[in-house]
Parts: sequence; C-alpha cells; structure tokens
Amino acid sequence: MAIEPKKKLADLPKAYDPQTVEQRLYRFWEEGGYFIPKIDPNKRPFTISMPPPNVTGALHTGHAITATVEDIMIRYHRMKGEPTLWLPGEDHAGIATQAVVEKQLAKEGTDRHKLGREKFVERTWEWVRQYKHRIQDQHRRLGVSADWTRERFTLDDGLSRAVREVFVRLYEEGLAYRGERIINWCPRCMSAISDLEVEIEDTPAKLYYVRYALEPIAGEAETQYITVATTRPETILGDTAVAVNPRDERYKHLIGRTALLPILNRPIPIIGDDAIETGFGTGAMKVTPFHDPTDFEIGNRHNLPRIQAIDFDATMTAEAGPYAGQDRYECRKNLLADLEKAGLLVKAEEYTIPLGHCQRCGTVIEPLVSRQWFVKMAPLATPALNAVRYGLIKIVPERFTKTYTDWLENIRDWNISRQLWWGHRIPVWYCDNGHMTASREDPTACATCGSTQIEQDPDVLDTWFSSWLWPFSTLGWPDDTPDLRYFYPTSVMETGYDIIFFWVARMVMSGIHFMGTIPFHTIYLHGLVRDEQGRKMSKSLGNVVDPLEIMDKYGTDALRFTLATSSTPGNDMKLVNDRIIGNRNFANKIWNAARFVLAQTDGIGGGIPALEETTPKTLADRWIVSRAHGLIASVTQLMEEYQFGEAGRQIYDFFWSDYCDWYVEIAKVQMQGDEARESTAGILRAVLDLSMRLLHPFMPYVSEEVWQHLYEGEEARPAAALIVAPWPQADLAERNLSAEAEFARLQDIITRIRDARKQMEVEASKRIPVIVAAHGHAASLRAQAPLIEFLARTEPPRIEEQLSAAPEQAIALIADGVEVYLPLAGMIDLAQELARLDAEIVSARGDIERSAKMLENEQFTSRAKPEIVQKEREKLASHQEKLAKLQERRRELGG
RNA sequence: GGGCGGCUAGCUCAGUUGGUUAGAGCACUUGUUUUACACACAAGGGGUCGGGGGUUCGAAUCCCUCGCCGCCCACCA
Repeated sequence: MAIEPKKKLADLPKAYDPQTVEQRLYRFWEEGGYFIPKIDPNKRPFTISMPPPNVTGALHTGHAITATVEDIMIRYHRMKGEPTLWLPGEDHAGIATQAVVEKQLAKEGTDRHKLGREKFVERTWEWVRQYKHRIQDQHRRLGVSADWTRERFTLDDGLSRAVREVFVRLYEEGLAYRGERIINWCPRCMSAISDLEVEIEDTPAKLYYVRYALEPIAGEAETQYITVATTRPETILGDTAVAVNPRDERYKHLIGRTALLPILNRPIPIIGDDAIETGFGTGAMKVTPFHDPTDFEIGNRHNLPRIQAIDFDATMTAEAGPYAGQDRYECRKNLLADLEKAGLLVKAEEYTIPLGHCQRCGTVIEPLVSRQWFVKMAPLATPALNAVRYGLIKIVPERFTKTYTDWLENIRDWNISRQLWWGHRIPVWYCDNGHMTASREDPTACATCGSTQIEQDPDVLDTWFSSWLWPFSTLGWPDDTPDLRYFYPTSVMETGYDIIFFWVARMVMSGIHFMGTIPFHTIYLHGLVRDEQGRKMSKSLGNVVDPLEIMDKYGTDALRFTLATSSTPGNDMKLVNDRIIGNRNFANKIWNAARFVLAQTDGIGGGIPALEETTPKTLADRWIVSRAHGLIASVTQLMEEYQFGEAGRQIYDFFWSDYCDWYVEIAKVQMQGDEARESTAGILRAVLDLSMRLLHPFMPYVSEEVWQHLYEGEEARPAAALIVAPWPQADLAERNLSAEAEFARLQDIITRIRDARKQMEVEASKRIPVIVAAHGHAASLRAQAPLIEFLARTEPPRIEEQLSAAPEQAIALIADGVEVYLPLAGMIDLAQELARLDAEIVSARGDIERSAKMLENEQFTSRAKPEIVQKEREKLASHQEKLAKLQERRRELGG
C-alpha cells in the first residue's frame, strides 16, 4: 500500500485559520460517534450532567466557561479510556420563557388571557421548538463533546413523568403541603416566587413617622397619640394592630388600648410583642399581617385579622378606601399628602432599606399572604448536609462547603407553586367537597369522596422543581434503565457558585431522597466571568461580551484557553481581550511549529514514536524527553486535582519555550548530520504528538487538526482521532535530571553570549569568535559546540578545559563554572569592560554574603532540612568560584 | 448583623504541604526578513507581594490586627 507523502510546508496555510477547521472537525467528531460512550461493565464511567441552559437564552460567557471547564474534564477522561458521558439538555425556564412569549404577544396586540391557556402553551412550545436549536448549535460551536443522542429537555415526557412522580411521593410523605403563608409576590409576573428568586438591593428611601390617635377613654381630656415609623406608608391601610415591646416603660401602659387608623379611622388594638425593638424608630410598630413577614408572625401570635390593602397587581384594594384602585406608589404619595394635611405626619428621615426585586423582571416584590404549595425541606436537608460533612461529596474549592452547610442548616420551606401557564402543572385535583387528590395519572374522580366534579390546580411548579432531579431524571428515572444503573451516580457537578442554593444543594437532597445515593461525588464550582473593568455583565450596562463574536474573531480554542487559564477555581475572572489575542497567537504558534516539523521530518522514516520509544542521542534529546516526562506527570496530577488553569499554563510554557524556542531550533542543527537525523525527527514528532494530546482538552480544534496532519499517511495509528487517542503516560524514572542540569548550563552560556553581543552592539548577523575554558565540562560542551555556533551566532567555538593564557581584548563571561571569552578585538573599551566586571563582582559578593550569612547561622544549619542546607553550601561554593574567576579576570586586565 | 473572596510588575493574572535573588502574558526599551510562525525571534528594564504586629533559622505563603474593593446570607418596621 502506497504511503501518501506528507503535506509539504507550502501546502498548509501560513496562519492558522479556525474558521476553516472548527465546523469540519466538530462534524467529524459528532458523526464519528466519539461523543457517545461505550458502556463497558468492567469500567467505571465518568459522567457529567450538563447544567441545562435556558431554552430562550442566547449563549453568554457563563455558558462558555461552564462548557469549557466541563469539556476539559470530559475530553481528559475520554482520553484516559473511561466510558465518558456528558449529558446535555435545556431548561424550559418557566417565568423567563413565559415572559418572552408574552412580550411577543403584546407586540401582536394580544395577551395570554385572550389566547387561553391551551393555545398559549402551544404557542410557547412553538417558540421553544424554534429556539432550542439556537442554544444547541451555539454549544456545538464551543466544541462541547456532549452526547446529543441523550439530550433531554426539562419539559419532555420522561422528565415530566419524573416530576410528577416526585411531587406525588413528596405529597404522600407529607413533605409537599399546601398552605396559606406570606410569600414573595411579583406583581408584574403575577406569580409567587421563592425566597431565592428575590434579589435584595439596598435602596435609599425615607422612614416616615406617623401618629395614630388613641380612642379616648373616660377621663381623658386631650387626644393621645402613638407614633409609629414605616418605610411603606401605603401598608398603613392594611394595619390591624400597633405593637410595642411589653417591657417598654414608655408604652406598656398603652397595651390593650385602641388606636385609630389614620384617614380610615379603623379601630385597631395596641398589643405587646417581644419582636419589637425598643431602640428602633419610636419603639412602636404598625402591624400589617397581610403585607409583611414579621407582621404576619405577630399577627399569628395575636390572632390578628389580615387585611389585604394591596392587590396582586400592586394597585390598592377596596380596603384602601379612598385610595382603592390607585397604584401602590401613587397611593403612597397621596396618603402622605393627606397625612400631612391632617397633621399626622410627624417627620420623614433619610433611610436605606433592603428592597426586594424579582430576579426575572426587576419589579419590586410585594410580600403578601397567599395559598401556595411548599416543600418541607428540613428532612431533606439533613442527609444532604451529612453527605458533605462526612466526605461523600467533595466541594472544590473547599471553602464553598461552608456556604453550602450554612444554607442547609438554616433551610426554609420551598415555595414551589407558580401562577404561570408554562411549566409542569401541579398534579393535584380539588373536588367540590374540598378534598385534594394528588395523582401520577390524571384522575377522573376524587380519591376521597369519589366526586367527579374535580378540577386540577391551575398552577405550575417552579422551574427548579424539574432541574433538581436532573442527574437521574435525564437517565430515565423513574424507570430502572441501563443508563441509570450504569451512569448514576454521576461524577462531577460543575457549575457557577451562584447557583449552589438554587440547584446544587437541591440536587443533593433529591438524589439522596429519591435514589438513595448522592448524585455526584464532586462539586466543582467556577467563578463568574466579568468584563474588563470587573463589572458583572448585564444587558443594561451594555458590557455583555458575546462568545460567538470572540469565536468568530479569534477562534474557539483561543476563547476556551483564555477562560480555562484566566483564573483559579471558584474565583471570578475578567475576560480581557489582550489575553484572548495572546491565546489566538498560541494556536498560531502551534500551527506553525507543526507545519515546520512536518516539513522538516518529511520523508524520514520511523513514524511517530511514543516518548519511551524515542532514541535520544544528544544532550538536547535527553533534555526534551526528560522535560516531557516531567510535564506529563505534572499535568496529569493537576488534572486530577481540578487545577485546569495551571495545567494549561504548563503546557503552554513547555510547548512555546522548551519545544519551539529551544528544541525545534536545535533540531535544525541536529537534522543536518546523518547520525542524529532520524532520532531527532522521531523526537520532534513524539513531542509534538504528546503535546497535542495534553493540549486537546483545552484547545480541541487546533490540536486535532495538527494531530490529523501528523498522522496523515501513517499506517500505525494509536486511534482514529485525537479525541479518543490515549492520554500520555509519564514515567518519572525517565526523568534525566543531570541532562536537565547540563542543558541548563548550555542555555546559560548561549543566553550570556547573546546578551554580551547586544551590550557590545555586535551586528546581529555577524559571527563572533568564542573561547571557552570549560573546567571539567569540555567533553560535554564540545558536543554542543554546533548549537552554540548556531544559536548564539558564533564562529565554531574553541573549547578547552584550561587556557594557557587568558585571551586579551575579550569579554569574559562566567556561566555556571565555565569561562566564556568573546575576543572582540577593536570593539572593546577597556574601561567599560572593567566596569562591567566590577558590577558582576559586586553582585557575586552580594550572593556570597547572603549565602555565607545563612550558613553561619547555627540555627539554620541545625534546624533546616539537610538537603536545604546542602543546597545552600553548593550555592555558596559556586558563587565563590565565580567571584574568584571574575577577580582573576580583573587582574589580567590590570586594574 | 454574620460569612466569604480579592488586594503580587503600568495592565490582567499565576505562585497548593513556608526554603535561594517572587513568575507569565500584554505593555515598555533595544535589535532582527536567522531553514515554521512579525499572531514571530533575541536581549533588557520594571515588584518594600495593601499597612502594622507576631510565629519561625527562614513568611507572598501560617497567626493576629487594621484598611480599602467585591460578593453571599440575614424579617429592626
């Protein structure tokens, strides 16, 4: 079989162009089935459930970092040979999606009520079907190697069944209950929302002092008043008491009396309650049980009536008397004016209040009493707490463990009903006789009385009620499927730290409760992506960075590598354009190195050896092979420790500095002779190959493309594609530390010569003579002479152990125990050279002093580890040797 | 009110069991059409590691304290 000739240098474009590569390779991977795990009962799988993005959303940097970090883990484990499943999907996003569709309807001059529930839901499905592809395709652009054949949607049939099963079970266990509670109400969404969906913002406002007249009692000549403080005067209209602390000497005599509500003149009792802080405001507090959580509690304790003064749409109810129908803020304004007129407004103070807003629409939340469904969380929280406490689940970074446990220890019941149409409808039916039936299948009659006059609860469940089941519902639960048996529990839950409560903690609770096992053994939390100024990205600020634009401009790999290396786990990062450009350049560097290596080694046999199959012949060979072993070991360990940023950085440094700047340059020399030609070609290819493997999780496209070119026409292939090529194995026994030290000396010599040339302003192209007094390293250095010649642009160096006479008219460089002379007759200014030597002498003396001082310290020599002390002794000796040589040189030059 | 994080070169960030003279990229200075890459190569300048105190032979790293900046949680109206 004819081996196709490798592509010549000229055949590949000079600059790496991501656009011509990415789509093609993604299709190649997806159509090749590489994203689909092969179930092997003898192997433990690696599984990640992808956090399902909102169907209506467009890809943003949050998705980009999630996708990047997860794909890094997925590709790494896949290359390690584990059956690897990354299960993707989307979330129906109840409120968000409904809001989008409602907005669309508004544009068409209609609304959901005119349309009716059924039509509205159908309309929303249409929208979803249309837009789901957008987020999928955008995810594909990021290179996510997820198994799209297993993709799920939170509102699909299977997951709806899971949701229903869970609800009914919770109901049967008494953990799902319906009750009249004070909840957070969004007057714009016209729905209850959970505590977590309220965003509190400190807002400058006013604290109004309002006095309430007391109903006169016998013998009271003048009207008495009691003054209360409030930030929401409109709630006065719903007051049903005034409360004071029973120990408050100023007021305790008033307990039991009756106050008259301003304007409405409704009589309300004055009560005593310990919740009242004597030090705040006047020490007397108005009580509005319907519209305030604290007041609700007080109302319960004292059996106060609840009066709804503010309606669900934030206008005033009939209870508000003259203000009925007014918007809550309009009412506030009018009421304040009226109070002022009546002389009841004592004063208004500047005051900052924590104001709750709807997470979705930003509308100010109105706390009010409503009948809703709740989940009793405390019984679910305890096992979830223990799972982390006893190490069954590890959180990375660890500090978030505290956030997690604090929340679970103080958990409150979860309001799960939403007054929306888009979502999982609550599977509860009510009959005429006031019975409830919760059922897995739609019932035809009341389970209690058999009445057929039943009606389903109109509400739907919180979006998170389906997401919290994600790790097992997506694998087929409640059915006992092969996928569920094989892939559950999943491995790592990777997401942003901002949804620990919303999602992560709840998944742990549901996993343990319904599956009997934790849903994942590791929680990895990444930080948030911010703009260049460190601000949160938001549409209103106009600072949203579009990942698609970045990928268009710089390529997916550049974006991914930047996201992976710009921060450490759990810490926020700024997405800085210069960094993206730098990583685009890295991709190009890789491309060009590969282009060169392919051309350079074209026609030379030996294939692409594994690192341990290479035959290092030269110092540089032994050095790069040793470094490569070290790199593999280090990167592998970092991957296991979730230190992806550091792993990426190490690959970058190795590839660019060690491989490109040194080894590839040296290979140009080594390839000229016959004796090292084939071995050098082998090492060039071997290191390129392993670099692409290590890099693949981070920069999948350029690495795969290069790898495919590398193996083009090769008969022996370790795999059909890099995406499934084996992760490189390190052998630390192959580390050659003496070769690394010897090579470091060579690098030192070369760098010093280059520096001296620059300082002496030697023309860049001019070759200069070099004489080396090697002091025991002559044999080794002679072998490297061609490298010095090539890399430092010198004439063939003359290398001796000792020099009978030191060269005159020469620059003297002391490099790692070796004297290097650059005879530059006519170019050297003696005074200048003396000054240079003096500066070096001063620096050497400083080094000696520092070392000597340490070693003279008996505390140091006796207490520090012996190897540290030994190292310090060697250092001192080397500095002293250097000083001696410098001083000798100075004497020779006379001075 | 409680908790967490950040403060390291002009900028963006690394620095994980404490161990020389603290690193990278960008920016800056200087030079270079050297057998891939100017999205490059070579050389160089630049940091009292937020302040103070302590532990230690030795601290960017551990402890205490203060100061900014940011985030999370929390029913003082």
